[in-house]
Amino acid sequence: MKQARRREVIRTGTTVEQMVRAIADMIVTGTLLPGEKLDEISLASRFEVSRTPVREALRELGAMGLVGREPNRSAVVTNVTETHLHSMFEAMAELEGICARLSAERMTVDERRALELDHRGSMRLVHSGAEEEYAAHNTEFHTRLYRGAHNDHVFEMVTQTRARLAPFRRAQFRLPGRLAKSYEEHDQIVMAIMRADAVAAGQAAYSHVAIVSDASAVFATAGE
Amino acid sequence: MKQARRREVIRTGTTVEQMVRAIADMIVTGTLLPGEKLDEISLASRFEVSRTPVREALRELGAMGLVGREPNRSAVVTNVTETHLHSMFEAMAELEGICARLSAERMTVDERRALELDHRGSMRLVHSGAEEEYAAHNTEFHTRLYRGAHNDHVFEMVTQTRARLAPFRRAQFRLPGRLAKSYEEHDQIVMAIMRADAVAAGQAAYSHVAIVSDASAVFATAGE
DNA sequence: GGAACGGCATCTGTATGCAAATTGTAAGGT
DNA sequence: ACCTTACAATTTGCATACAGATGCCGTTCC
Repeated sequence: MKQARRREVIRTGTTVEQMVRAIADMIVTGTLLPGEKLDEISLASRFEVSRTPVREALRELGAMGLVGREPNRSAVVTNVTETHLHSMFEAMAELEGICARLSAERMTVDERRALELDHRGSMRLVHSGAEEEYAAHNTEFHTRLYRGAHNDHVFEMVTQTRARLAPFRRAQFRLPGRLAKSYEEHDQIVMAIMRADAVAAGQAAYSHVAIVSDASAVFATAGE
Repeated sequence: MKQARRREVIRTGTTVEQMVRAIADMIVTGTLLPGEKLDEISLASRFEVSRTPVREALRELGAMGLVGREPNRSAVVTNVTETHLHSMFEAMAELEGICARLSAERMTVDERRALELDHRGSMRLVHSGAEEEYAAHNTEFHTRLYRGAHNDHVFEMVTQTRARLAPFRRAQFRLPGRLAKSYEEHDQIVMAIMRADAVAAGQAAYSHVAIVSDASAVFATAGE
C-alpha cells in the first residue's frame, strides 16, 4: 500500500535543480530513509547523468540539512540524535507560534476566510477517518499559517524546518484519535486568528506542534 | 582604515569547504558587496583551483542564501529588497527573543557567570568609544545567547540569519550614542537572564534587535 | 539615425578522466 | 581464535574538455 503518488517531479530548471527536488522529495516522503547511503555513481546512473550534477545536488541538499556529508565518504540521508530531533521540534513549535501570532495580526480578510473555509472543510475527513487526505489538508493548513505571517524569511525557515522534520513525523496521524484532536487544535488556532487574538493564536499553535512532537516517535533508520 | 583583519581563513577540510568559508567571510565582512558578480573563472584563478570546486562552493553559498543564482547566469552576492530585508530583521528579533528567553531558563551557572563577566568587561570599550572592538564583543555576546538556549536547531537558524543580515548592518555602531545604548540594552537582557526572568529577557532581546534594525540603513550595492 | 539581424566572444552546464582516500578482504603473526 | 597488516576494489575530490546559452558589437537595412 506504499504506492508513491505522483512520482513525477517537476521537470523544469537545470538538471541539478531537478535532482535536488527529486531527492528532497524522496527523503521527505520516506522513499529514502534516514541513514541510507547516497553514492554518487548510483544516483548518476539512476538519473542518467554524470556525477558532476549529482555532486552539486548532494552539496545543496547537504546545505539544506537533508543529507549529511563528510569528506571522502558517501552522502547519507540525515539521521539525527534524539536531542537534536527534540531541538528541531521545539524550534518548529516556536516558529509555528510566531506564524500564528503574526497571522492573527496580519492576515487579510481573504486569507482569514480561506483559512476558515479550508479548516471547516476538513471536518468530513476527520469523520471519515481519511488519514492520507487529512495529512494533505494538514500540510495545506499549516502552509496558510506560514504565508499569513507575511514574512518571507520566517516562511523560509519554517518551510525548511518542516522538510527536515518530515522524515521523523511520518506516522503522525496513525495514532487513534489523533485526527480529531488535531482538528480541535486547529479550531483553537483558527478561532484565535479570526478574532485577531495574536497571543492566543501563538500559544495554540505552539501547543499544537508540541503535542505532535510528543505523538511522534523516532523511527527505524536504514543505518546498521 | 578598512584593513582586513586576519584574512587567513582556516585551512582545513576540502577545497570546497575552504572556499565556502572564504567567500562567506568576504560577504559577511563586506569585502564583497551585495550585487557583486562572482564569475566562476575569476574565482577559480583567484583560489588557484579548477571551476569544479568553485561551482560546488557557489551552490552551497546559494543554498545558504548568501549568493543568488539563476541558470546560465553568474552568481551574485545576494541583494535583497527592502521588504525582504525587513522580514529578515523581524525574524532575527524573534529568534533573538527566543534565545534570550530560553537562555534565562536554561543557562548553566557557568554560562550565566561568563555572560555577565563578558558583558561587564565591555563597559570600558563603550567609554573609550572603541567601535571595532565593541562590535567584536557584541558578536561574542550574542553568540553566548544563541548557545545559552541549548537548542541546536535554533542556534543554526539564528546563526545563518545573522550571516545573511551581516552585509546590511555593517555601520551598526557608527551612529553617535549607539554604543552606550547597546550596552544599556545588553544590560537589560543580562539582568533578566540572571534573575531567570524568561519573559523579560525575551522582550528585552527582541527590542534590542528591533532597535538595531531601525538604526541600520540600506547600503549601496555593487549592482548597476 | 535608429532598429533589427548575425556572428563572435565569453561564460555556464555537463561529461569524462585521473589521483587520492577509504573500505573490504585475505594473509600472516601472536 | 583474534588482531594486525597489506593489497585490491570501490568511491570520492578535483581537473580538464566540450557543448550550449547568453550577451556584446558591428553591420545592414529601413
